[in-house]
Amino acid sequence: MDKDEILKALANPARMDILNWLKNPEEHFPTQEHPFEMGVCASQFERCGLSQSTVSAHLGTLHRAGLVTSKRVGQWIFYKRNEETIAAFLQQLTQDL
Amino acid sequence: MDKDEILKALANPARMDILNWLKNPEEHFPTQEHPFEMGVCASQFERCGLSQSTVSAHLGTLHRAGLVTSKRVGQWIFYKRNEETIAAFLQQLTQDL
DNA sequence: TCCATATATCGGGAAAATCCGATTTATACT
DNA sequence: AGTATAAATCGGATTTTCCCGATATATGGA
Repeated sequence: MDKDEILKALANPARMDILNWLKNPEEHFPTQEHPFEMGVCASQFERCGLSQSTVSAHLGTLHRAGLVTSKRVGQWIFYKRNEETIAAFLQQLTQDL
Repeated sequence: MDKDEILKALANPARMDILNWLKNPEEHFPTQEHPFEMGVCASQFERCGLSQSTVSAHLGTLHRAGLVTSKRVGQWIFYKRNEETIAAFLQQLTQDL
């Protein structure tokens, strides 16, 4: 759990949006045809107006920071919030800051 | 209270250090001759190894984000943590994130 | 094997962040 | 007025971030 890396990951509106959208997949990704238990399909995030490669980079940043988990299912990769890391980060920040 | 601006301000090790040092001025700034009730004199932060202009810019960033307050006393400017904003930010982040 | 789809990576351009030394501004003291 | 100290701002070099289109890689199905 690298606090600095997480702070950098959060210090970007697009990535913060992604994390927030993942709190309510049903609401924010109504076009997804896969069940939401698997998570949200990477391509769904292109709805923010950014290109596929940019979205992929943002998801990579969030994943490297430990804020999301990913799981390949066939040709798709599904993302979920990593609530454990998020909670641990908030706890540490509350203590440190 | 601009959450994004605060996150950007926190996403830098030097600025995070400054905020942390301000929690225990007596311990981290033993060379200060002014009473700590006024806060910590700007020049004290040059102990992090950065130049005067760079330290000034970091303090400006923290101040613009509302994370510290400043008060001019004579030719010096003293800085303190802004606990209200810090607490409000933590609360909002815990709710939003 | 060949093609379609999904994602990652590459290469590069634009913008923002970081840092410094030099200068300017503000205050204090003589 | 003249000097000294503290802090902000300027100008510029370097690094990092952000974004894109193009290409590479991975998987699935015909």
